[in-house]
Amino acid sequence: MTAVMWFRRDLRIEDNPALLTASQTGPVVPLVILDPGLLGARARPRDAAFLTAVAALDAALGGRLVVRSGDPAVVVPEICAEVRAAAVHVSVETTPYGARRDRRVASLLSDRGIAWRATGSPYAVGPGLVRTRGGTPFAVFTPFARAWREHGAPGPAPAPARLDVVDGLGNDPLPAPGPLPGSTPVTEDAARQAWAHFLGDDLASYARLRDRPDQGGTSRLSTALKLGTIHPRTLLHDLAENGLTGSPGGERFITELAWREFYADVLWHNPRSAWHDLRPALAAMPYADPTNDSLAAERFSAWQQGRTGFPFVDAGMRQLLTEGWMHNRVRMVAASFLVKDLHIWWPHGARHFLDHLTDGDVASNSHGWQWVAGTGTDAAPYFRIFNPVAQGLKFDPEGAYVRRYVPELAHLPGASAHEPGTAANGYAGGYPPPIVDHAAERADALARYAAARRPAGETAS
DNA sequence: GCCAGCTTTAC
DNA sequence: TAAAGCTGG
Repeated sequence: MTAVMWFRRDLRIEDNPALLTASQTGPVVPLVILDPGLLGARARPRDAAFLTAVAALDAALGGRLVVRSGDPAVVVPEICAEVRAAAVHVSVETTPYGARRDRRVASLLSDRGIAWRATGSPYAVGPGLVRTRGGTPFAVFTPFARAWREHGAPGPAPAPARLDVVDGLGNDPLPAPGPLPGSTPVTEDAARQAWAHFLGDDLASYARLRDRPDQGGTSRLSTALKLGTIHPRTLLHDLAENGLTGSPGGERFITELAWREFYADVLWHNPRSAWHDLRPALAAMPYADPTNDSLAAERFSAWQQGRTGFPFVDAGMRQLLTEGWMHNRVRMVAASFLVKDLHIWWPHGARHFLDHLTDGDVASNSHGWQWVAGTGTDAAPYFRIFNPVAQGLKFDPEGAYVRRYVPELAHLPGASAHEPGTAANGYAGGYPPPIVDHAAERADALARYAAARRPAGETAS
């Protein structure tokens, strides 16, 4: 019997349980759908990365990948009728849009007597599987991570013994991917190579250097993990296989994977948290609204363009625009600046990140933002506010990261690139002065939080 | 219901 | 060193 293998966030051949299962039932029709609901109207780096990964998958399948454009609820039943498929195989999708789409498609297939077979997920442990003793979802990372590790992950799926790919089906044109900025590995081959290189090289110093945006010691696998050109199960397996599980770098890397799994789990249990506060504690927070207030709009635009006058923030925002990627430390600082210094609600920033990151992933992105904003899972006191200059001095001590992305500061030596205001010629390159006073905005942020916490109707004392 | 402890800090 | 909140055992 012919089976359709519908690839979504698992654009790989190796360690792909859904593909393996499909291959064991007979001939396989590999399918990718260009869903207008997911591909942006504008050319986004994320879409370019997706199309690049699709083209590579097609090549790996000998040019026999079937690519169709349209609403999956139309396309999937159509192709099933065309090839007389008995089943559609997928990896489980747990994001709000994906889960809703899959329920709809599975139900349409069921009406036609076609089986829906979901095997595996984009995670080492499927969202929803790790629970507290009481059966409730975890709300704090550390206990989740402990339970997640105790749960354990299955080993990698073996390669299909025989993959009989159906030939000669019609294709919709695969759009040429837009230019892919930066050097993030995207395809299955590139991801495997980057991972092998990371294992043998930067992992050893990862625990020490992962927070240093000037050093580039991270794995750069976020985009490949997002697209499923590599699977976290493969990574965990390789770490163990190479005796690196207990090493400082290995442990730290596993923790980072656990964060990805944690946020997927949180989103699975709280689909609304993709674009709304997870916890209502700050529902009364008075934000500046860039859609409705010209000063907020101006500041939001300066933040987006990397022209806030805070070098570390601006370097990150420009790295985002030029490379479609930003170092994680700088994501936190730039996010904190938008929320705590400009008092703008986190979804505005999350949307901008998602529009420009090649690794843009709703679960990690939105919950990372909520962690910063104090509306998310982490109950740690929300009065922690990043100092954008101190963060720069600490994590880019030589100023190299700032000079790389902010040419107007390239003439400032060493750490002075972080403080153009203290150098006689600091603004000679045309760099803008700070758009706000951090100390004043910090105090304002604390006042706004205090106001949000006061019961309605009560006035300030 | 008690209480230890909380990725990423601040001054 | 503090700690304006909350989770998990």
